[in-house]
Amino acid sequence: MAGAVADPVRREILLMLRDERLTAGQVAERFAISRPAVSRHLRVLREAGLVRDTADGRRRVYELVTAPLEELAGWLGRLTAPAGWQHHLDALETEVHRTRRERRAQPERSEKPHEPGQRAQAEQRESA
Amino acid sequence: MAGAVADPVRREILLMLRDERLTAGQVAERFAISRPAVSRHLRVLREAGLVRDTADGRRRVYELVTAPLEELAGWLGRLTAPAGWQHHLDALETEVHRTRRERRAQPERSEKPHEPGQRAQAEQRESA
DNA sequence: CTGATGCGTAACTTACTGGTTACGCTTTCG
DNA sequence: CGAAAGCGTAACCAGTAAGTTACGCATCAG
Repeated sequence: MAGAVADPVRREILLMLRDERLTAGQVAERFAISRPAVSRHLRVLREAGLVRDTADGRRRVYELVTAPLEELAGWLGRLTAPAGWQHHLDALETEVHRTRRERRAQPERSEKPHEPGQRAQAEQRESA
Repeated sequence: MAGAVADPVRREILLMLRDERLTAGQVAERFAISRPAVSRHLRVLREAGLVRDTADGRRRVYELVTAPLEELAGWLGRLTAPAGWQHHLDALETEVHRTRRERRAQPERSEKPHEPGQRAQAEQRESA
């Protein structure tokens, strides 16, 4: 999802769609890039669930779907509203130094694992 | 900025940094990918202004900077809190049909231009 | 029916991004 | 001082994503 929002063209499209339902052609008119390119941007947004399209005769009308953005908003909220703030500014300072000594003795990591699991090159790219 | 947040690894890093200051090495330990790769992710985040690093002897401590995320939050807010909502669901419906007839007569577009300016392949990619 | 219009897809090119290994620099430790 | 630790950068490779042109299909108008 976040990937869909990363592209400036797509952000612009979403903004345009914020208060107007538009056909594919109307969207394309507003950009310098070719219509097929826009068409694909729309497809990405559609697959990300950020827009919904409705066939209307020989044209296709797109409209914004705000719901999925809540998820992003949630993530953002978790970040901007930190758990403890003053906390580590001094507390962790010492932990860093302590760790530094420990490491030499035991190559294992004694920190909080923060559940990283196994993440590698496969699984990285996110489509939606 | 939004581009920096698009990568899942970077999102994870930001999350980790949410309540701990961490050294580059500590961050790298939590991922399966190589340290240089993480180092570059950190650089991207740094250039995006999302983290700040402090040299501490031979190690480098990273900390989160929440401020720039407000901007993204703002954009998100504009999207999730539409101007008129019920409005166009019926009002614009007719406009679309009206436009459709007009187009034949005058190839110009009579819609709101939404200030698209000139956007093309140069300028697309956003680094920060 | 025939031509024009509106969209989407296919095929292809190009550029960037992310990963890896190799290396260099600075700081710490014995 | 010399070895190792901690980071970052350089060089390189692979995959992806965005753009373009060409084309196909459906719908609407004459």
